Amino acid sequence: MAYQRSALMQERLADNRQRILAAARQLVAEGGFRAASVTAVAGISGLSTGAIYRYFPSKAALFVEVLSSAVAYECAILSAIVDGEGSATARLRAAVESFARRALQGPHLAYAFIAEPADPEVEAARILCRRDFSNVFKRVLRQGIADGEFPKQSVDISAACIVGAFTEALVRPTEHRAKRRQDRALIRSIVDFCERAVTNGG
Amino acid sequence: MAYQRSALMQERLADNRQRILAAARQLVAEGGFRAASVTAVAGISGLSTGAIYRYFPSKAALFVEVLSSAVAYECAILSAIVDGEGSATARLRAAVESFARRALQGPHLAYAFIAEPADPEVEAARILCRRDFSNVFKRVLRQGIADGEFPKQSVDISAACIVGAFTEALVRPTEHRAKRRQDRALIRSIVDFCERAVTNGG
Amino acid sequence: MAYQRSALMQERLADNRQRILAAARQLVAEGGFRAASVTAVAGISGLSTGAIYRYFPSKAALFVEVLSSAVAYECAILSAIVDGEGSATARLRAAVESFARRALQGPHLAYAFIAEPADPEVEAARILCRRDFSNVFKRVLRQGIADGEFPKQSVDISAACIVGAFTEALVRPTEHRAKRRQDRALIRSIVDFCERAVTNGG
Amino acid sequence: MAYQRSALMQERLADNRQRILAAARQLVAEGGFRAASVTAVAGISGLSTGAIYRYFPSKAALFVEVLSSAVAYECAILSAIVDGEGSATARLRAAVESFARRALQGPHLAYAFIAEPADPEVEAARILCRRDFSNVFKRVLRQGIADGEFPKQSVDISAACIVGAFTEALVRPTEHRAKRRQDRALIRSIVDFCERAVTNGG
DNA sequence: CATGAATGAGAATTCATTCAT
DNA sequence: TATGAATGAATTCTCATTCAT
Repeated sequence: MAYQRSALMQERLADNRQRILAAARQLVAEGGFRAASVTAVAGISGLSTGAIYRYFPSKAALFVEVLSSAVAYECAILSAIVDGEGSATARLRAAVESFARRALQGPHLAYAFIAEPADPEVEAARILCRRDFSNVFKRVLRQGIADGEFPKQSVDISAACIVGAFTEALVRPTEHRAKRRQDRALIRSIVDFCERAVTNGG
Repeated sequence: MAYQRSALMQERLADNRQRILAAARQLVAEGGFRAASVTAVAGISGLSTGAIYRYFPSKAALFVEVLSSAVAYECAILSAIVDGEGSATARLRAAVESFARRALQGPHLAYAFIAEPADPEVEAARILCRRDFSNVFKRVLRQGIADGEFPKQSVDISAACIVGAFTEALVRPTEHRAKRRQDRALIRSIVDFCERAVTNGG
Repeated sequence: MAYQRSALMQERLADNRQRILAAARQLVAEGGFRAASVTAVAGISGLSTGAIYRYFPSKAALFVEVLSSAVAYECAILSAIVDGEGSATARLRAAVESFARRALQGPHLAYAFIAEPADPEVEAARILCRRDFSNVFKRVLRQGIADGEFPKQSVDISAACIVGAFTEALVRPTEHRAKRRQDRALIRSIVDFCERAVTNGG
Repeated sequence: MAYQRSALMQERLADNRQRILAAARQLVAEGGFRAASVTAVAGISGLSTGAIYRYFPSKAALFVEVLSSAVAYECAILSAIVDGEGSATARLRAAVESFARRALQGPHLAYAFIAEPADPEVEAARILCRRDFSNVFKRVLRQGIADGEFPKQSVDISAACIVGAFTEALVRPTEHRAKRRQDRALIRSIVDFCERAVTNGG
């Protein structure tokens, strides 16, 4: 019985933890770090502020995890594409398109990688996240270069530029909340831009 | 005599205004908007908090000016290059290189154009600033397309991507404060990336 | 157990709320709105400034409640008298006397209804409070006129004048903190004044 | 020559002093003590803040004089009426009417006697001013009682009540900025109220 | 374990007063 | 004498964190 309770307990605990993360994610997505106070997270997650501190040592730690879990999820998807079948060019295009599409559906999550967090600790995590993203792109760039598909280039810089290019291009539309049709064209343009940027004119 | 005093006065006032702006710029550059409290600005500028409010109606107004004056200065330089002589490709390369070089000298100022500030008013200014930047690039893109130097593409998106690409790539180095030698290579890589991105595919 | 705690909690919360209101009341009574800073209220109530904001959304809201709760209490007493038995004259006298007597015990609270507070929001509440007072007197005036006890007159103006007359007369004594004996005479004079003011010489 | 300059000087000084007082009066009249900052007074008077302190030792001293000069002016007018010809009743009516009429033209000056000033020194002056007013009314009350026109009563209290009654009644209309026609009726009602209040019961 | 009331340092802003010019 | 820039203490309000229940 003690065993069973313990199991149930752990399940509930894990549940609460996820609820807190989800609430924090939602708040950042909707209003940036500005809107994500501990009280607000507590309110949305249906727990108390005190409970937050049972699962996370500090507000900073919570939001570090918000960022890194979101980025881990995205990176997993991108990795699957990047490490899949097809030419380096095709995989790069698919990866950029995949990220851009999801970002346009919930535009403010991508935005979270841009918003300046209140806490230096979170800020450090944000920078690491961007690097995680670019690491995925580095892989496909390296392969493309090795295969002779892409010209020789700094994979570090190119990957960073790709991440910068599409986050910049994706943040803008938040302003003029446009239709699907425009989104398609936007995604297409970004994908084209990135392909051209890393491939030869030849 | 009254005339002279007035002249001296005006000089000192202009001086103070500049000192405040410089202090604010420095703080943002060193620690982001987070670190730029009115008290800190006052402390660094050598004035009192009250004095800040003689020169700027609000903290937000001060930082809006920090952003827009910096961007105006940069845009003027970029415009001179972009609207100058030479092929569209050459001018684009020169513009990107010029911006990147200066950004690497004061890396966190470029950062200010990326990080979302805490204040919505300043945030609005930041978005306008980025648009100002991309407008400069749009001009050279349009000309390059008209001249047949660049393939047909969305100048809106490409310009945004360029701005995103190099700001992203420029923010990174802040971490590993590197040597000049690396800076040269970094700049070269970014310029190459941007050129390829808009010229390839032809 | 959770139930009991909740009950105790609620009691303590209500208690704190009352303590804050009492502290605010006391400060206004002793030194006017001027002396009633949030810090002072916190100090006297034995709570922190932050706690004040758990119970009241703003300083203005707190003082609006200070005024309106005091006025609600007074109006209830006056209404009971005014809507009771006896001639209109007798009830008017009793009401004025009742108010004056209590006002002399805590003279500066009556003062709060006279002095314009610094905050426009509170000022609006103050005006409403005075109107609430005069509404009570309007009722007895209308009845007195209907019964032929009082001559025809503007009940609006007369009621306002009555409120003005006794608040003015009641504020004065604050200066020369007098004895009970004088208070009696003062009350008597005010009551007489008000009766004469609304009744015929016939 | 030195003599003449001195004379001109003194004139100009007196002029500045009056300008400052006028500016302060205007500000209080338009927006209460809240709106009457030293900077605002300086701006309207066409002088500098520093100059204010050449003519008045402190902000409080300035506003004490604003109040007492205004009250002196009003009291002079009322005194002329009260100490003039006619029955006590007629003079009382004329005095109340005169004050009420002028108060309705510049309603916010009467209002200055109600607004709580930021400074205790000014507050003390405000109370003295109200006493000055009631002293004028005391005179006519005493005469009326001596002549058998008014019943025996506390002249202190009755005078205070009269001042209270009409200031209260006069402040109200500020809200619904009414027409002359209504003003006439309002003045008439106040005058009647005050007459009845001191004459009835005989 | 969970709660959420309480804390208190810190933020932006205001304004009477002073003093170098 | 006049100016008005500068001061800096005071005010209101916020919010991450703690701890008694």
